[in-house]
Amino acid sequence: MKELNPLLHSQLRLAVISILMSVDEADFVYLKEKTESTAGNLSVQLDKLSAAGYITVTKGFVGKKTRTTCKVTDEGRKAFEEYVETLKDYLNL
Amino acid sequence: MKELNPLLHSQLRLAVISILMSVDEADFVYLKEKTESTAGNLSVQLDKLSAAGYITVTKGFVGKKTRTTCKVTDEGRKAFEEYVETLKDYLNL
DNA sequence: GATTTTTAGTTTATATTATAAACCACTTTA
DNA sequence: TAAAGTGGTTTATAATATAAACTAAAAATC
Repeated sequence: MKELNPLLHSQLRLAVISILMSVDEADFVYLKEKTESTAGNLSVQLDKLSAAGYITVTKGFVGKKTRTTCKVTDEGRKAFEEYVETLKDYLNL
Repeated sequence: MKELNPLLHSQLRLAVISILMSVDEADFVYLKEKTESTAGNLSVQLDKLSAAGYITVTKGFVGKKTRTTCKVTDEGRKAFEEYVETLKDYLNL
């Protein structure tokens, strides 16, 4: 049985990547609402995904307000797809 | 996004349940080999699954040697199937 | 037949991880 | 201009996974 990528095998990080796979770009506030996570937890998990090179995190402005935008990278897509394939074995799919 | 049952969202426990779903009965040694886990880790995780009512653990003998046999319960099957359904949303399946 | 090795585990200590609480800077509103 | 809200980050704590150390009995070896 192959190992499940531990970076993706985490509820919140998986939810984030999952959203980013279908939406291509999402900001911090949107991710927070969609995942129903606390800001602190989300911030930490985004850092980890970013450090792994699975997403990019860009800080910008909308008017005077800051806006943190996240995008999944090619590496992130690849990792997610591999994770899904591995998981299928576990789920007997 | 629904919560992923944390008892099942663990690599080793998921592997164990997954095996038990397809094999209906398996002993400690077999599970240990199949999952490539250490005995200690497996023992702890079997306890948790058992405490949750997801598997039954029966100790018996084969000749003079002890044999610990595990079986998934109906509750375990149900929990696994729910977990799979929830996970499908995350995986976009 | 005593001693070492192996088997089949359990218990306990430790490392890792997830999570939330506390905090910070800036903006808007009263 | 003080109070409240927004958009986060940092840090402390709780939970979890994992392996190391241990136990008891059986099998093999001397």
